[in-house]
Amino acid sequence: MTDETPLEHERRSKVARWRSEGREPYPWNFSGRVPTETVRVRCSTLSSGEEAPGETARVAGRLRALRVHGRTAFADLDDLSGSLQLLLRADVIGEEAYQQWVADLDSGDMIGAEGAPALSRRGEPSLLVRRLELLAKAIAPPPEKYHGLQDVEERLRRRYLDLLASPETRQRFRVRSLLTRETRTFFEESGFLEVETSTLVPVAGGGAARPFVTRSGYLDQEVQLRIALELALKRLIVGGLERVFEVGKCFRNEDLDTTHSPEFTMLEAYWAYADYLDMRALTERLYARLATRAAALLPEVAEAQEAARAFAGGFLTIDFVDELERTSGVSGILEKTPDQLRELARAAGSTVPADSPPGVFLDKLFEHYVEPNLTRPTFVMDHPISTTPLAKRHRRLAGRVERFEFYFRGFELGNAYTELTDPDEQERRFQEQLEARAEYRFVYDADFIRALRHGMPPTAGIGIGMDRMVMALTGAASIKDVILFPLVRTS
RNA sequence: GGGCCCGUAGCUCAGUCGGUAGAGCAGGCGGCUCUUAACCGCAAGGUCAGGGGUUCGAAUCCCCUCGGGCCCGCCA
Repeated sequence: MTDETPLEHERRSKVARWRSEGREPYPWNFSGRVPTETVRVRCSTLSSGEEAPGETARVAGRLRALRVHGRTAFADLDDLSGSLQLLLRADVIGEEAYQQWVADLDSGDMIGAEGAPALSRRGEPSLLVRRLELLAKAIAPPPEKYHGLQDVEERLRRRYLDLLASPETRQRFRVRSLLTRETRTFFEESGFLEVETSTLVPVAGGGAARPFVTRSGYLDQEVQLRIALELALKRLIVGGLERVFEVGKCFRNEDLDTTHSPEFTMLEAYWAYADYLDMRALTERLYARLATRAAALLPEVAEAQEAARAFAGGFLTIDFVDELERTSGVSGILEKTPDQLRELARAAGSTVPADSPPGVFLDKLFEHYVEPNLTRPTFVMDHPISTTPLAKRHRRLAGRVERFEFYFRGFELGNAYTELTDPDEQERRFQEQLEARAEYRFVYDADFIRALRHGMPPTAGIGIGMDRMVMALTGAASIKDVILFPLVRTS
């Protein structure tokens, strides 16, 4: 180990000493442990300086701090349930054992302890230790104990350090897990079947993003990583599965910013015989439930509490065209020619290519004039048809589709529509996209058209970005804060 | 892709006008039986991201490279 620091050298020599004494610094198990929380609860009925007579508890975790006062020492032990003070006394564990432990323990070590629940004289819940066990020697030291790991790059590249130093990070990812489970439960209770479709596909469709491209050696042909779940799940609706949902990774070969990650988790659900208004009602119930759950799990996080209040109050509903015309001061937006829309988009600061399809300009205008203001939960309804090639035309409003997107805190959380089920119209819409600029092309999926020709029932579909959902409900500022190992350049 | 900012000990950070590297934590040694960012004393710890330049002298000024952050653009 030529790159070993003096500090690591010191800790390694402790490992060597343990081995030479016939003790194992990396043992195999530690049985019978309870969460430190159990001991804390037990201590709540003791008075200061009192120990629970004749009781024994075993706890295990990471040593965060060690405060040695001659023949008494205080150690802080962290486990997933929280933290507990260990009380080490020479007169309890014996002078020799005491001196050895005090000399051998370092912050970061994994240890197990057995002893009696006790309250220190200062009233701190503690375990008066009778036996200690080293469960793993930490050669490398943990991050600084008070400030923790501040360097953003290190937090992302070495998430284990972020997790072990920051209870907030641990809690955020536990909440993510629980919200994902809650979402699954919600859709299952609503009669949806969870499925898993393929991540590797011949051609990635269902959106307008650049895919990751790789190769199958077995097939000797190019394969792509999916960018959406849509076309696969709609085939399942054609096949008669009626209500399906999938939670899975999608991949888009684009830049990373605070709300976009090249690898992200998408939920999509398809509901046969329903329309987008049914789906809107379902969405409202889902978010009210999730926000309540997140707020209960994060009582001290102001953003989580705000989100719960906001979603409990229901969504605002606005019309895409009305709102855009109101905020931009431009009327008759649907009657504008592509050239006029391009000029309006340019005036609003967009630099998208001039030969983009008109729907792109409308999206840009909306993003510029409306999106930043959508801080409360808001449904945006009934988009212009040119923005949305996979949605069914509106049953009443000319030039529109039956679609809603929903927003919170100024960013999009999801997107839903009454699905386009007419195979010939779908074919025409794909064709229109094909005529547009190459990089905005929807993939022409001929087999998907063929599936529609067999008859797809009226269906509502929705896509929800799970990472953004967790951001919105936990108050995370960046999508990287809710992805355990976001893609970063290798150093 | 454009603009701005950042990179100093394992970690958290100072470093003035260009004058030859500082503190706290962690670790070592010594002291201490109720601390909780424990405390007190002593000693140790550096490729100042990397490379080049200016200069008698560069952590400091200039250029390039690498990595990161924020904003904008792009990607529904």
